[in-house]
Amino acid sequence: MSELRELLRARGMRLTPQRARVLEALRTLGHGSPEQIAEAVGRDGGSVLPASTVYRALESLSELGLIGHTHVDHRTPSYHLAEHATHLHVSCRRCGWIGEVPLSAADELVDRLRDTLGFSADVAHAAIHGLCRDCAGAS
Amino acid sequence: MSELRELLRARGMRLTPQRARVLEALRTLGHGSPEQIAEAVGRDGGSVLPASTVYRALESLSELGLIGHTHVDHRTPSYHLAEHATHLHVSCRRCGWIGEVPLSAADELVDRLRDTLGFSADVAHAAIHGLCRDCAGAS
DNA sequence: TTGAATGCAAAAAATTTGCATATTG
DNA sequence: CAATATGCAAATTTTTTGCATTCAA
Repeated sequence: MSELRELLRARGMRLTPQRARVLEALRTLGHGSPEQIAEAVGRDGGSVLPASTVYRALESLSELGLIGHTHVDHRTPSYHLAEHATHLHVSCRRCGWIGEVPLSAADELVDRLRDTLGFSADVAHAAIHGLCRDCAGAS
Repeated sequence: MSELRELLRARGMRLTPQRARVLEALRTLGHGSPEQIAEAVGRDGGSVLPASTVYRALESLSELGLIGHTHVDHRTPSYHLAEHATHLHVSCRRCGWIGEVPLSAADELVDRLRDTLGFSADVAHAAIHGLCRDCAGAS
């Protein structure tokens, strides 16, 4: 926890209880939209956090790389702890079905991005769009 | 163009000038947010399209699989013609830098998704988040 | 202490919906 | 003709901002 504090300090930021609660909520939730996170935080026994604080916390924690987010549902972003990311999501653009595959499925892509662009990809929880078996068959 | 009409007909939908203009704008634009698309459509000589019509057109065309969208900027969706998708995007969650790589970089992933889930992935224009060379180095 | 963060309220954006009317097939 | 789509305006929903105040370091 004080490693966390240091990480923040290193950028002139502070470890506030609000940020800690957002992280905690995310740990419990796995992943969720800003709204769901606000709800979860509200259920942790403490007081309710205003939406603006949740948004600001998500933004700063994202900058730090502690959390990430994707757009599985094509609308609102879904946040998750960087460490929690253990698989990637695929979602059907037609029926909304969501599936998962192990991160290893993207190993080659990750390597290629690193080699060619020096880019550290966070495919974990990345949302790949497309058509599921049923919808692809029906079209 | 009448292939397009038939495609729509097959689902009980109609080829309206509004939908055609949205497709045309997208062809010119490459990709853009609903707002940018509305603007582009407005510049095609015809009358301005109300936002609701643009949203509805984007939704129906998406269902048809004629267009797709991603979230390169982490905020608003960016739409593109399905046929226009020739590369995939990576974007740095820290500085916002956006890079591209050929679709082939994701071939293995696409194959695996098809084999394991029967999922037809549209990685084209998919946005992979992470850290660019500079930001990864600085952290 | 003192600058970063919060809380609140208000503002701005972004998206959706209802419904009468116009249009496509 | 009949059913789908549009246009508009209003309502929602989502996200951002200003600012005085609080709090972490």
